[in-house]
Amino acid sequence: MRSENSATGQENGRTFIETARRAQIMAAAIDTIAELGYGQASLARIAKTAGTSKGVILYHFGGKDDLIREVVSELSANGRAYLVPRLEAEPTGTGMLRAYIQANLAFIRENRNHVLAAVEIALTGRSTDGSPLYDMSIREAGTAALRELLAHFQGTGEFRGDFDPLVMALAIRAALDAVPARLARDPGLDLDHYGRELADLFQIATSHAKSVEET
Amino acid sequence: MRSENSATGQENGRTFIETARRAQIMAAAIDTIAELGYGQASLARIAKTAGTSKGVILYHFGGKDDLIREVVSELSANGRAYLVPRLEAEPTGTGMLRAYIQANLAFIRENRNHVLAAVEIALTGRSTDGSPLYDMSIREAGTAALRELLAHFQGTGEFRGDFDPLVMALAIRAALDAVPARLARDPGLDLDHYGRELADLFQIATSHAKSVEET
Amino acid sequence: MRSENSATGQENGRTFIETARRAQIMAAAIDTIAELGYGQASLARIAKTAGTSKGVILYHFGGKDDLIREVVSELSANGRAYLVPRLEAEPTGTGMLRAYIQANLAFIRENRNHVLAAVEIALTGRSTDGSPLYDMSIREAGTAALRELLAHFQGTGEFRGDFDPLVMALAIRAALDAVPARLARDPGLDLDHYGRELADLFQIATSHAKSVEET
Amino acid sequence: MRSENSATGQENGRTFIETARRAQIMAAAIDTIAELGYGQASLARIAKTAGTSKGVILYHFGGKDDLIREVVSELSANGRAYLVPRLEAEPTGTGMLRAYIQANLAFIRENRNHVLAAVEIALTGRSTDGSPLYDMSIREAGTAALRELLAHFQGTGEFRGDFDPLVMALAIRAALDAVPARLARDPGLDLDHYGRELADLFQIATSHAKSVEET
DNA sequence: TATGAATGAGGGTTCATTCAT
DNA sequence: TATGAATGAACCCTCATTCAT
Repeated sequence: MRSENSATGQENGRTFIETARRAQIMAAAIDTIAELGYGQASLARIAKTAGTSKGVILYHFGGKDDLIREVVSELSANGRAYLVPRLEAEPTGTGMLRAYIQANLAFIRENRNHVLAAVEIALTGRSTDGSPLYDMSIREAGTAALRELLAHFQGTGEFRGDFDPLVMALAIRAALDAVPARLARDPGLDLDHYGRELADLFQIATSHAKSVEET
Repeated sequence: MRSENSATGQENGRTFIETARRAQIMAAAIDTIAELGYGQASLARIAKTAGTSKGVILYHFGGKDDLIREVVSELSANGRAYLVPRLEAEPTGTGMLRAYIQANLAFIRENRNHVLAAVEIALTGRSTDGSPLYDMSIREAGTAALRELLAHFQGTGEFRGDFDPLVMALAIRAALDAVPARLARDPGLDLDHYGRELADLFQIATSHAKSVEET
Repeated sequence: MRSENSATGQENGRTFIETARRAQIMAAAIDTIAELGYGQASLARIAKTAGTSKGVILYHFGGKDDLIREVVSELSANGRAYLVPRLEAEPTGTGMLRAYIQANLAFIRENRNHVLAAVEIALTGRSTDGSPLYDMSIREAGTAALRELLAHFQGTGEFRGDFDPLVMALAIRAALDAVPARLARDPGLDLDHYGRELADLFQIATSHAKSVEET
Repeated sequence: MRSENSATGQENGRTFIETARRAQIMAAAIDTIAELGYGQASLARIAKTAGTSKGVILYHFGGKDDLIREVVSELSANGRAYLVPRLEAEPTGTGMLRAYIQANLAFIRENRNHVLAAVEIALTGRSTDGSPLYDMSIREAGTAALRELLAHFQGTGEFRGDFDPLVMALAIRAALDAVPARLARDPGLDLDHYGRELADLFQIATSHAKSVEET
């Protein structure tokens, strides 16, 4: 069975060269935003980082907003692809929770600039009309999924039943979301230690057991 | 004995009218930033919200940066004034921790837009030269102080000794700092419930006792 | 015979205090312009130097332009008052020429800032509509008077008859007018030496005698 | 072998159209400054003269300062290119001096507005930070070079040895520098006559000979 | 596909001036 | 007389975007 687009080898109607250009531009956008912040990341600067001109960017992406949205959605897809299999491999609630926290931190470490850029965008990126550029539903979905997991293991009895799984999910996500900014300020932050401590913290907070060792 | 400045009734060298205008402008800035984000909060927009012109703002404040800094420092002063006595009233670690969390949330509820604006500024406000407008040391100081409190009660034996007080402090602050943004998206958020849950969560995470009731 | 205005002791309808204020403001304007240049000498800066507010200046002078014009015309009056008697004391052309050059330089030395300010104004001061603030006729009159003097001593036969007295006058004035700017850049300039050399130069250029000593 | 940039016909990395636009804008700037003075020559006015918009100017030049500097440096290059060969053609001091004066005046006549603009800039152009836009060393260098020439012919014995060559150079330059302003006020000024008179004046002042005819 | 050129709105800021007190 | 307050125009500049090539 042949590809729909055997000439280009792409299936989304994009040429090789186009795909490459887009990737190159997105990478430039990510690095620029991560380094200078969203506010200073003008098209001109991104173009300079990419080694091209503003025109090229606007040609490949409809406008700045589209480029930004693409950056975000790519990261969110990558993140999900990274996270999901690692969670599905864990049968127990405690294991899942530790995996969730540590996979998140691992992903952050491996995608520093991209995550940093996404955080910048999430926090400050707005369209000209003031509407957020970052689709908050992405984050909401993530939090909701985590809440479901927590609630599930409350149902199985592995987790305490007397905490609100939504609040717990929010607290966990908050602790994780705070990392990129802190990492930006303090590049020497020990993510392993941070992850272990965080995992212990929330394990104790969710489990019946008194201490981590008891589990 | 009368005030030295009975004519104006002010003692900081400001006229009544000046003080009023400054307050009015700062309020407009806070509301504008809270609503549209820092990036969209141009002097023109703030002036429009305040019902004046850019010129007036620049007359009363040296420049945009000054206005922003004033907003931040006022909030930080108010926040400290609110928080400190409520903490000092608590002798036990557990009490202090609950007070810390709930006082923070109460302050957020009572100063919604102001806190929201400050968060926006902290996260995205940069001067023309790229330097942050928000004195990060304010937040660092807050986190450090919380860390000290936690460490103190680890020393007394009331708290578990086997958690890193810095990571714990960061997690607590992260959970609290996430509130304003969430509140903005979901104005119906039940802060009391959130506060109680959060307090329980971190009480369990820090104490020897297994459940909240046991304490 | 009593003064017309015995109450104030002034004859131009100005109060003591008003006269004092005007002098104070003009002094501030002169110093500010001399130090920072006309372009940087805003009303606010002048007011700050004077220790008052912009309003006061505008109250005492109709507007900025009026203040500037006053500064210029005061200097020109002072200059004339300084120069004329020193010229009238000289019977010979050569003596007059030396006196002219050296009196000019002496006046510049004794009124550095004022002269500097006037030069700044003459060169760069323009009204909003682009028209010069400096009444060029003042300078023209000075040059014309010098030309007359030169022509007069051509008539008496003391000076060579074969130079254009206007061009000579222009050259002399140019050499003198260049001094303030140079003085500003190089405060250590030896005005005595400069004056002597200049006097020699133009003495030779105007006289029949070949060298200065021959006269 | 063809030019590397045969497509544009330019070798400095500029397009035809860019070169043309730059020239057009610089011409507009020159005319505007010459007419209204530096202070009134805002980008808007220059753009209006050029028949474009501020944006275009800022697109082709990095900013106003760049434009101004370009105008100055172009003139200074042109001036030197005009002057130097005319001086080198003269073996004698007297010839050189006359050539210097008359070439300067000829250049002024042929580049009226440009010279006028440069003088305006030199006298009043300052950057936002207060630093002069005009590199004074250009003028200093010119004066110093003239001084060297004068001193040289003092050494050969052609010129009187008892004048200070620096003061003489300053006087010559002052007489020349005064021309553009005067020309602006009196467009009918006879530059040939002025040049001849000036040359005579300084020839007499520098030479041993008593009169011009004797040389 | 890609680029250089141009555009126009909006950014913060300075400034002389007006006005009420 | 004097001041603080306010005004509004003008300033230089940045930016995302459009357009012709």
